[in-house]
Amino acid sequence: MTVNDGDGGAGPRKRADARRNERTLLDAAAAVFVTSGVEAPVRDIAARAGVGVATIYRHFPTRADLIIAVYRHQVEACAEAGPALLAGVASPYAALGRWINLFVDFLVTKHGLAAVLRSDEAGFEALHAYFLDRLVPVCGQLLQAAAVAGEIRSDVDALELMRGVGNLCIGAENDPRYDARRLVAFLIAGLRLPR
Amino acid sequence: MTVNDGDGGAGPRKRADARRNERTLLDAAAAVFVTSGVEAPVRDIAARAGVGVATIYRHFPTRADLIIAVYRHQVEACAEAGPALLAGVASPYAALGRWINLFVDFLVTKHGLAAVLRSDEAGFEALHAYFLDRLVPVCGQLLQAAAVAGEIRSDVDALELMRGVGNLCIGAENDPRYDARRLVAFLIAGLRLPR
DNA sequence: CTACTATAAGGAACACGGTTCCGCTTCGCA
DNA sequence: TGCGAAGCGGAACCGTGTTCCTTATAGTAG
Repeated sequence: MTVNDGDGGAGPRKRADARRNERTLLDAAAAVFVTSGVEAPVRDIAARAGVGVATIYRHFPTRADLIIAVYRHQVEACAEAGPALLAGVASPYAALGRWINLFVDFLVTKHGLAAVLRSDEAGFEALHAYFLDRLVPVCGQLLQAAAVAGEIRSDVDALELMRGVGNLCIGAENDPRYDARRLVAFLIAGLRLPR
Repeated sequence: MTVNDGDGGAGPRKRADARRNERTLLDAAAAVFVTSGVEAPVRDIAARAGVGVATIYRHFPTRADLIIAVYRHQVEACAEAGPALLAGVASPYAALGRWINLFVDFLVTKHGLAAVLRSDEAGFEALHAYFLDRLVPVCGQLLQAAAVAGEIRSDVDALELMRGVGNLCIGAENDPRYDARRLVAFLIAGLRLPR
């Protein structure tokens, strides 16, 4: 799943040129993702990095691995923002709303990521797993807090909600007629208990 | 866009074998769509129909044309159900909910249709256009009625809502952990005016 | 019934993107 | 400086959409 990235992993240290190529590839992938989306042809990324295609496969066996590596920092930041919001914002419901907004902003600014996130094609399980492992618990915590506070219904499943929000973000890039944030806000509003 | 299907169109009548093949192709496509989804390989559909691949392209220049032809009846039925529900159900909001359910049921039972409906790849504009032309006005009517009745907010755009609902249906086929209907219900509930 | 022509069919050929394989290069170390 | 192993590049392979060209056939006139 995760690659032996030079220092974090267990095995023997990789060669210097290999580590250098990995950095180069990450930068190239990030750049290409911005312009052509996360489903850009492997050859394009290789060309941008000035390496052969096999080098990509050697470092990132599946596209999911590459995507995860490129966005890991931002996903971590999003995950860590959950508890912080819960602690710092007036009501759990407000914290939930803010956190969901963070997630939506992240998704809609990553061209094609939302689409690939819900793809059921083989090879994306790792992406699925990573996002869900990292974010669903955070979402669950926020949901639970809001439910305990009596602000929303208590039968909402975090996984289901995350998938729904992710789906609503599909195709939201640069289309002025489709405002994913607005729709997500409706969805979250629909969780409120009638009062 | 639409094909000269034997009788409806304007041009001179097509040859008998051509019309026969068109029927055969529609049946084959419908069958293959059920088992392999609407993105099944062209060759599979051709093989099932016992024709060459070029025959498909001759009758249905783009995949969108084929999909439209296969599901036209059901889309029409859905469109016609809108006014009927509005006339026969107690409140406009209830009619809206029922109609949305019809639409969701249609989408989730057509393997991969929701995904392709929102695809931005070239060649699917026709599909987009057909669905939206046919269904958005109906949805708009229901929304307007519910808004006039004071049941929901009045700033909801039909196109946006339809796209949101369609997105929520993506990947809902045979996945017990994801209930598109439930999420759509939350979304619709989120349109209600606070009272 | 036969001959002719426009229409349509079939399948090979092409384009394109993901994936794998193999001979060559370069690193790291003694 | 020499050597083994790790790493590299790009050609080759495979599956799928799309087009082209040759052949077959429906429809019609004689």
